[in-house]
Amino acid sequence: MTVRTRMAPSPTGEYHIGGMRTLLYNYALAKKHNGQFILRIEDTDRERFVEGAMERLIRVIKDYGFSWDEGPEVGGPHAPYIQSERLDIYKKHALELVEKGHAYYCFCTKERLEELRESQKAQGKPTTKYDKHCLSLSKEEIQEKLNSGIPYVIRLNVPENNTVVVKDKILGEITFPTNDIDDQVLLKSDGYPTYHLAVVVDDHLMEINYVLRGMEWLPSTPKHILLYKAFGWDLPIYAHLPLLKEKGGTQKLSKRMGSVAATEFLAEGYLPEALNNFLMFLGWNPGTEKEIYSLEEFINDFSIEKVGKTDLVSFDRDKLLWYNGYYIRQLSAEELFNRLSAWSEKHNIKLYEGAVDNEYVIKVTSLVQERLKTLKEFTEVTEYFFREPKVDQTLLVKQTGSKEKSEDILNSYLNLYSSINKADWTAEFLDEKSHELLKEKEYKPKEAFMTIRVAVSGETATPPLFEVLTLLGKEKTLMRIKQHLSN
RNA sequence: GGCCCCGUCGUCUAGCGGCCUAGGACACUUGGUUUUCAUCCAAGAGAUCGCGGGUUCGAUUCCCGCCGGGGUCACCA
Repeated sequence: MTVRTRMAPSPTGEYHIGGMRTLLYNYALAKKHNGQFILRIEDTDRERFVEGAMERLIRVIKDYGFSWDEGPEVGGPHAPYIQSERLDIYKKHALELVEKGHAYYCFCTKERLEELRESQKAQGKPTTKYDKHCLSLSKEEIQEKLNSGIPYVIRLNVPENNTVVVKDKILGEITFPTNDIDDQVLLKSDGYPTYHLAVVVDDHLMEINYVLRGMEWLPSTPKHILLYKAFGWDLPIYAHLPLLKEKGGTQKLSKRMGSVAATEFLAEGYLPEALNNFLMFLGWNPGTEKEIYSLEEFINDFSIEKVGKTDLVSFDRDKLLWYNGYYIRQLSAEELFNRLSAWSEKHNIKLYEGAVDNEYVIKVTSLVQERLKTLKEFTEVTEYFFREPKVDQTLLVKQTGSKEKSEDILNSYLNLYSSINKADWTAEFLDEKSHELLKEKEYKPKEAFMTIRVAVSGETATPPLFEVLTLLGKEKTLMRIKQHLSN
């Protein structure tokens, strides 16, 4: 059996990072078994539809490094893959169910439904349900209402006093009494299907045999199973994934704690491979101590059996940061530079001031690489390489404790560096000479080098000093030191 | 509230009856490398396995109850 999985997002806003995790698992499962991964757009809610959301959705999925075997843009044997283009299919199937007696027309107004719910609540019923009022309508009555154009929906006729067993690959067998299941609307009055009808019909037609989705869908799975049975179709294999929560709390991912949209993480300078690696472990783990995973390795090692049952998984932003730093460090300076360039262009963020050649930027990149946790940090960490730094005089003096001492050090090193030929201006040579002077003048390494560091960069934390001076060049180094001398 | 799911270091988890005086990673602390920061290396601290009953020679692992957390109860997905 060919494994076919899908991700079916709704174009109602920005794609959530949790959705990307679900997509990743679906993708990996299909690829592991040389099956197909399908992308389907579930745009059946016209009220929540957001213009351009579908395009952005497709964009971000690609940006994370995924592709689909069937779906929008690429097509496939079961096209179209956009639900709003499949309306006749859903209607036909809804009618088929009516024909078979598994569904029925309902002409109840929203007002009546509202009143019904109110009265059920007033009666202290634990849960509100549709009362099957329209199920008792005769064929003639239905036809009459249909003819006079009264709006209708089609509801699933849930059998009473029965049970539905959900066989979940992760959770095991879960039994739901049918009496707890509402007669779900399948076809809305605007002719669009509800999610429940659309998923089942499409998943069947598109031959999806593994459904991996978030835990929030578990309670509606019995409805879907009822539908499969009503149609006489084979069930897919279900697996409900743990939900994501903010670390430390019990609440869902929150904007207040940071990004939640998949695209925001990219804009903040996270690498797709780091993001994906992080996402892999949100509910799954290989059972070994391996934790660095490429997408290929994940595809190889992934299995539903290894997905945990924990209902809430913490989205640990610190760990994400660690992964990102790790992946940044793995890149060569050139690769990192290319990533940086592409990223700044895409997100319209200026990496540095002024016009310099790439050669220089690559050298800067290599110096700060192991200090970077996100691409975004590049700019603030490298400012002094691209423009004259603003040096806080208090900070400068603080390195020695007295203005005289600071000036003495700066003077000594100014003289030393002035005497060094441009040809000898290398980190090794500067290091050697600087230490010689240190001995001669009996400066403490820390106060001497920190003074120069601050004078030249305005920062107390930089890459190794002589590397910085080398990159800056003789002229700039002398100029920056000179600025702090009174005469 | 009804129904359903879940419950191991701060966090993500390993564990599928004895290998556990509970392992790894992130975060944290300390030490080493070092002129700073970061990296890297080493060490350390951190979990009476939610609680209470069983079952068993033996329970983190199996069963029940309780408590706690979560999900869901729409013509939204």
